Amino acid sequence: MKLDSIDKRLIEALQHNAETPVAELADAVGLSQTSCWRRVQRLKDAGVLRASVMLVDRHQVNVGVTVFVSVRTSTHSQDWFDRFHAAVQAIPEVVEFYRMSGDVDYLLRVVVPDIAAYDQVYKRLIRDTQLSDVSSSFAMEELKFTTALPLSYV
Amino acid sequence: MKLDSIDKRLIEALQHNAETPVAELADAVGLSQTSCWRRVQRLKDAGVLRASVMLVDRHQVNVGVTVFVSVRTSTHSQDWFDRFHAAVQAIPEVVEFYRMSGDVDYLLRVVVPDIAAYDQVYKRLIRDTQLSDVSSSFAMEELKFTTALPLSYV
DNA sequence: AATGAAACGCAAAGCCG
DNA sequence: CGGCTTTGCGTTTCATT
Repeated sequence: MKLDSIDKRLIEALQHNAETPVAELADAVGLSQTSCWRRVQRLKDAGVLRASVMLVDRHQVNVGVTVFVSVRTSTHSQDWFDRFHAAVQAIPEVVEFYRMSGDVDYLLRVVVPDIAAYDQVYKRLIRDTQLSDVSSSFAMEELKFTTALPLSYV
Repeated sequence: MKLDSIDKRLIEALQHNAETPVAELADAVGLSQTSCWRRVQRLKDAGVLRASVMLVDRHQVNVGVTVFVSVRTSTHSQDWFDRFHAAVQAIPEVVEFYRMSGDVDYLLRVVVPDIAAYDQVYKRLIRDTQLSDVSSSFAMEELKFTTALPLSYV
């Protein structure tokens, strides 16, 4: 889908605050409320705006600890991957999961309350998927986290 | 703030879909519309529900490539850190930024259209902060990404 | 055909029992 | 704390260019 500079400004606003009233968006971009609303609708329909979600405070729901898990594997069969993929999808503590290039094969971001809870997740992971080479790095501090993507490349 | 099982279910619903009508939430948890609305309000005021945002399709805004950047540093002065922190905050391509334990000092997640664009960000990073030991890993595939935190620990 | 203005209906927010 | 009222916003329709 082709996005012009007005679309860009709408996306920019909405990816920071999904509750921005259409009226406010409208006069920010200098459009009537109706045509502005139609644009937003178009962006939703096209799937550019994928979803509207509420972000939850990590600490208040007791998952203050972030762990990055690097996985190296020797078995690269489709069958193994399918099971691995399904197992990881089913673990709610895993919030991000990537297949990597380079010497690490997979990278996971896991959120848990503490080290003990991480150990549970870790054990579940290696039990469900027969992983061997797994290494964990703990984040001491979250310095930046945003769901807002840069729009300079559209 | 203390969260009971009803709060949990409200958070669960809203962190998947922020547009869920209060009426729908209400009869999902078996509460009147009014008291349900009050609960949601309470959760917002307490900051448990931090923000309502729209998630944008990475590919449609031309940032399909994810790079993890590991930074090792020798200078650990407060002054250097402040400049580093400010520099990274100012780069919109950096969507996550953690201070780590272990042999990597900082970990960044960067989103860009392609390798060439990543090189620009990389150069900006080392120029602005005099970094020396930087290593980049490219994600080949995003297998899971969710903003929904596990609520099993509340 | 595209845009804006104005009416409609629904859901959210305030009030009172 | 639950039901009712009102207000304001999102949505639709219609007129206008």
